[in-house]
Amino acid sequence: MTYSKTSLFEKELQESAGFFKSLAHPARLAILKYLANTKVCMTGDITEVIPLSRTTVGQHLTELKKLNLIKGEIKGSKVNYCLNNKVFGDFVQNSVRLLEEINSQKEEGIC
Amino acid sequence: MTYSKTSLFEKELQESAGFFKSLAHPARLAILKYLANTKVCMTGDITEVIPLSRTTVGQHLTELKKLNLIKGEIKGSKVNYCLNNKVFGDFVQNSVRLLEEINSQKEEGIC
DNA sequence: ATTATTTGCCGTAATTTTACGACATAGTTT
DNA sequence: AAACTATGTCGTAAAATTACGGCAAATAAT
Repeated sequence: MTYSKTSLFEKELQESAGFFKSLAHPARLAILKYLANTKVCMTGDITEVIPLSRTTVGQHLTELKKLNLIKGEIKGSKVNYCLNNKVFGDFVQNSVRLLEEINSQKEEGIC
Repeated sequence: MTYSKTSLFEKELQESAGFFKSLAHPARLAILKYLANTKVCMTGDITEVIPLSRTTVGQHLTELKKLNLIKGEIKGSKVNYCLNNKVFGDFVQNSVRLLEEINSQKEEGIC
């Protein structure tokens, strides 16, 4: 096939779509929620809270790292993770603006 | 393999993840934006604005219909689509609340 | 030094998503 | 009736996602 025509759309839509994609799995939302509460933790801690294997959790972490939503700091043989508030906040701001823009149409459609 | 462990997570996370998934493609965001502006239009109109084939646009519409984010009304041989403000608004409200909850942690993490 | 812990990397497999063409069908026009 | 328009449905194929297990490497503990 041809594939991935996402690049044909406006940059704003591409970025928001990418952000939403990273939020499109309950495991990743659970990870973000957990990190928001615990401030810092290592991969193992996260694995204990998420009902998935270590490998799969690691994959979801990679997905979140791809957009810099989380930060990781190597500490000996462990890795400490935490939310990247700046990046996450910016994404939230832009994406919520888009959603509110769509949602601002108050009057009901004809159908 | 085993597959789809999304059901192991809290309902709230499942629902928000589902909503984000439906927003995870620029084409679908473009469709929603278009519908918000034009109030009503038929599939053909959308296809002209989206750089994808009619079949693919139809598939994205089906994806949006799955969560009732849009409504379709048959009018002769045409189908008029419009946003389902009620459903869309509820999803936005719940999901934005979740994002704000994660984002509310103002102090920077340790790493 | 040996063992345990923590993580990284690789491979694999099922499932889902993305994308399209081809054909069918139901109205609309002429 | 014939031609056109709008949409639905089916099949297919590539690519991405989801989910694991296995093994290696590096640090920490005994």
